[in-house]
Amino acid sequence: MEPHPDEFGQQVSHFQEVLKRAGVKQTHQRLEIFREVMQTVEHPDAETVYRGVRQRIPTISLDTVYRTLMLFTDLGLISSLKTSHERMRFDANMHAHHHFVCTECGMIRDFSSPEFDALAIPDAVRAFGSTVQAHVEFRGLCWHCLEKKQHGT
Amino acid sequence: MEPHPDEFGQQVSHFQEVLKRAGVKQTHQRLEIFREVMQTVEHPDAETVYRGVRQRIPTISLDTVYRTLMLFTDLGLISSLKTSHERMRFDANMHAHHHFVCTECGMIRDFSSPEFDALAIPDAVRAFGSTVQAHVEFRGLCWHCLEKKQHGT
DNA sequence: GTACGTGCAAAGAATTTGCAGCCAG
DNA sequence: CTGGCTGCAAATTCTTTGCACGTAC
Repeated sequence: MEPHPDEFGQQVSHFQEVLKRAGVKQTHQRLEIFREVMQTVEHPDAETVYRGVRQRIPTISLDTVYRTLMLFTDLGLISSLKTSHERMRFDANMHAHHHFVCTECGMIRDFSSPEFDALAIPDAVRAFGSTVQAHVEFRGLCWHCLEKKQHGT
Repeated sequence: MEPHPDEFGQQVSHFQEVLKRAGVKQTHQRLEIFREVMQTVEHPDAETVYRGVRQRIPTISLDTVYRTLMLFTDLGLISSLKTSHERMRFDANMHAHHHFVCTECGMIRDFSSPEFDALAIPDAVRAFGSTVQAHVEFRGLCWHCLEKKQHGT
């Protein structure tokens, strides 16, 4: 899971290739932000990345970190665990249940599945802590967004 | 999944009982906010609940809706799909993977599982749209938070 | 050299809080 | 009656944007 030190060279080559292909410039800041996110297994927020990079580039600004993380997300170099300005949402269904999420419009629908409720906990997960609940999320496009896409092109 | 109209009476009884047990007052606003969240299957945000309730209580304010939704969450009447002021977080792992999440400190760790990647899609989910990806999240407490709890009490 | 990137400061969006009057118990 | 609840407005927090200068290509 954690990248071996000698993998980093490869990752940088990939990084450079992706930037070049996208026609964006390779800057000192971008490389250091990339390094910072690659080096950790902690899913950092922008502020955390900022603090890390600032040790190597003391003049970097937080908004550059934000802009760069967005750029990397758009280029598929990293992913973000929640989309920007995503709001708090509430759920009245208090029974164990799982979700279908439309990645286009944000639609969420519940479904229940005793099978998923009782998913076996892998050893790798036991190593992290004690699990209380398994939650499965299927991500894709809802029919409405699928139709819109087809008519669009 | 969608509550039957005649179930609503029961839900209100439960609502009243929970409020009474917690020693908080039952107000017009609280009942209408509860009704609004119960009536939908859409996992609304605070703004959406506000718009709905305002049709019945035009003078209600958005911050009352926020405070009430938080109260209901604390009382276990509803749940929230992301915790308050949760920040954007970034993930450098671009391979298919799943998460362990500590509900106490927010720690997230990756693990991979070909088995979970290929989870069979239930018919109920097919009805919602076309699934691209299955993602499993195990929620619980990490060892660090577990230890803290034990020492605490 | 030129267009893209950066840092600064200020704006924006979502959520929270302080306070004074109001109403459920 | 009285403390908890509400509505108002202003504060906070996280994230985004406009602009002038700097730098990779």
